[in-house]
Amino acid sequence: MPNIKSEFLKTISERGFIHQCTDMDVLDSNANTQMLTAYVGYDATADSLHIGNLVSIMMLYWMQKTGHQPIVLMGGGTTKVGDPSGRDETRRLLSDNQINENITQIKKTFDNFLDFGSLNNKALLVNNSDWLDELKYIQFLRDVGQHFTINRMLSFDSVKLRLGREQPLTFLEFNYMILQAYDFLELAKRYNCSLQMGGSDQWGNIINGVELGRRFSNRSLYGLTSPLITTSSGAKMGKTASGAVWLNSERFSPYDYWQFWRNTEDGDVARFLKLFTTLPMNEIKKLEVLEGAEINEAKKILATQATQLIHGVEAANAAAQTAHETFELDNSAVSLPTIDISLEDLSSGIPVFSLLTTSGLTQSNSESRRLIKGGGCRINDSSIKDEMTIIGTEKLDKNGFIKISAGKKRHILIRPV
RNA sequence: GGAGGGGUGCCUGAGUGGUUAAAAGGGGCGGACUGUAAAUCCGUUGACUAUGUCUACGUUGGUUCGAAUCCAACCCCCUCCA
Repeated sequence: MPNIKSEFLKTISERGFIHQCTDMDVLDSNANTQMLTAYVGYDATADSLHIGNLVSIMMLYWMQKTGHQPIVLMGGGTTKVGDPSGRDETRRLLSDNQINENITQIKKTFDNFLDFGSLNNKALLVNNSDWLDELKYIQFLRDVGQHFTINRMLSFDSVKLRLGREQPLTFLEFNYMILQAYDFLELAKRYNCSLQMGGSDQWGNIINGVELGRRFSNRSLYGLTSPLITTSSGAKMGKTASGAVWLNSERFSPYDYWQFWRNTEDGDVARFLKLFTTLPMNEIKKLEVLEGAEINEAKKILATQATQLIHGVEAANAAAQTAHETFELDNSAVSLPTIDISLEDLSSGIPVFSLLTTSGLTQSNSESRRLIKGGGCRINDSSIKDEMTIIGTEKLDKNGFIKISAGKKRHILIRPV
């Protein structure tokens, strides 16, 4: 990527966001001379986005930061169809109510990242159900359908892979790429949007939009994709014990989120600092050189910065503080997650295994018993060997809590009420 | 429509009448080692009112002292043919 002139492309390029681009040179010179409008689409299949969406969110962030206009496209319409990309099975169809509810939840995430205020490059949030819901079938087929050949559609990975594995692909899903292409056209008309960004799995869908723009209205549209982010050990990023790493704080607490980044593998720290924080490059360069135990400092910065972007400074610092108290000062931090139990029950004594289960640290009593037998359970930091140990009020510490731990990283405070 | 193959635990995948809650691997969890990392090693991985009981091998019935394993019907998937 030699001689990039525009600040936007220079920034996302050096930070490792670029995988493929339909026309880097033209896009660069456009970005250098005018305000671009670009969009990323998100389907509302759950009530929160997850880490996998974060790369594209960051691209929108840098868009706005470098003076361009980002559009968040909520796929209220396309969610009703279901993107077949990268899946062997048809997506479960969601009701309209669920979709709308999901959109409401997802919107919250973007409030932290983008400025929807009064800037002249203020971010926009639009919903493609605004135009998809009212499409007239025959009219749409004639206007848009004639620009797609089945031959070409069959050649796209999202379709080819599914068919290649002899998995069924419904006609409904088959239409997804056309609708996404149409979205691009619609955004180009309505907002003069000329760039669509997304993950590398969206490449096929994106170039369909680019081509439709050219064929339908002779518009020059561009596409830019980001690489699929994996960890250095090759695993797909964003999977933890409890499933996906969600951006919504109700699904995944800021503390857990902070911990997720804190536990980044050594080999990923520099790359993740570039992708998932907004620290200037020269600061990242300083952190990059840290090795051995010192790299932990870089991991803490990564965790706090990344958490701050999504959950705000306050929550990020609180998470950092809790982690500091829990792991470094080794005393019971009052900011750990707390659950209430009845004082009455505690007074009469509760077996540890039962307490573990009610605390939510384990899924079942059996799992609790196993954990205890395996030596993974501690009460107030002292190991419990016998699953039948009865916990009563004598275990309350000076602050009136009992700290119960499953393994070294998961702790909960129990408070009698 | 015809012929054949198959549906097993979170996933892949063995098992073809009896210590089979079901081999092996992956993943998860815990322990050791560390730096809250990676790699490695060890343990564990259905539930419960727990040395016992219950639920589980597509669904529903049947044969049998006893079935994931045999039989029947049904549902779903795949391969070949039309």
